Amino acid sequence: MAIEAPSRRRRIEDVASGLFRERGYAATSVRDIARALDVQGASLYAHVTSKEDVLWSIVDRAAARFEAAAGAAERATAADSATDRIAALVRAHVGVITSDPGEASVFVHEWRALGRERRARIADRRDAYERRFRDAIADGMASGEFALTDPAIAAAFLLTALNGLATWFRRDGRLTPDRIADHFVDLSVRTLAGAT
Amino acid sequence: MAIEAPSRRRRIEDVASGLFRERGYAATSVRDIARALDVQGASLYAHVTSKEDVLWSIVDRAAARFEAAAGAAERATAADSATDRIAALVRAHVGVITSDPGEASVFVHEWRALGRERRARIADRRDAYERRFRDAIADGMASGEFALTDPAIAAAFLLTALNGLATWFRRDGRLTPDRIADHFVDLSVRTLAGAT
DNA sequence: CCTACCGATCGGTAGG
DNA sequence: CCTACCGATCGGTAGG
Repeated sequence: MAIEAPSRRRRIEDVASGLFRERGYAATSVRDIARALDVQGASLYAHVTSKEDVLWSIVDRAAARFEAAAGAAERATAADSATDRIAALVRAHVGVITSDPGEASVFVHEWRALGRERRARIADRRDAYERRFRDAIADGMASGEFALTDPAIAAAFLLTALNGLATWFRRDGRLTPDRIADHFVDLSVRTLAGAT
Repeated sequence: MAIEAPSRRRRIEDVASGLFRERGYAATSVRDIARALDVQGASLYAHVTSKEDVLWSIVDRAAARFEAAAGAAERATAADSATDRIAALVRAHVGVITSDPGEASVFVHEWRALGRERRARIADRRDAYERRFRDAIADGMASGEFALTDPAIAAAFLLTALNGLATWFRRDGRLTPDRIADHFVDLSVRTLAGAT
């Protein structure tokens, strides 16, 4: 079975997320995106209704992928081990980033360019996502698995550390996505673990 | 002795770094900066030669502050404790961010908007700065203070975690800069520490 | 998917 | 620090 060709709309979004990652949304013009696809700027408007609409599609899909991966990670983990739960959440997060670093980077950095309403919706979803980490950290503190700390600070510390990967990851880099995930899981678990 | 009034040029840079932090460099117009200072857009050009020149001043000063703080932290720390050295580097880094989160945020996120030459110079300085962390991590691994890991990965992980503070820190937030520094030092040292 | 075009806004200059 | 203005570029539309 052949791999289905991505739709024109999807190819526009893929090219756009690469450019948005490199230069930022505001510094990327519609004509920059068109040039990368070898068409005229105005031609894109046969497929998209606005530049912000392209940004929204990328951000919304990235958010959905992070949510789905985290949900699956939590369902696959025993409820009684906060360490396992954090490890699974970290591995899922790293997987989403390395499978499409452009999309992930745009989600992390460019969602502020969205209009009021969409920005507010994404802020809520980001908060709900971060809550998974806060809750796992609080549970681990309660069970004695983790050192005592401020769960909100620790979750923000951890998540920004993970998100940094969206900036520096290169497919042709020194380490494979799996090896990077192993390192990130180790570092994350140690960040929280109590003295043994 | 009265506090010296900041120069007009400096006030422009301070307002600009706040706006660049909130919206990004590309999404902030010269007229946005002027409006925040209650003058006409063209009036700014009596004090600055270009928009990029303002960005450069902010980024260059931030870089110098990070470098000075890290240098002082290393000089004040015994050479034989990698743990103490990392703790001092982290505390210095957090101090630079909380003392001027706008400037720090622009340094972290907006340096890509600089022209080729300046961007390359900043990339070098960022690398030299990150090397302080890599070296301290490698020393701690060699002495047995730190768990075995990849120093480049661990340094990137740690520095992006620290830099996240530039995005979410608010002067009127729940925790004082000192308390945040305490948490960040604890989290950072645990991230690296070997099992006791 | 193209050519031709729109009004708005951009960074920046001239001249006072 | 202001008014007046510049050419270039922006996101987007009309009509084919």
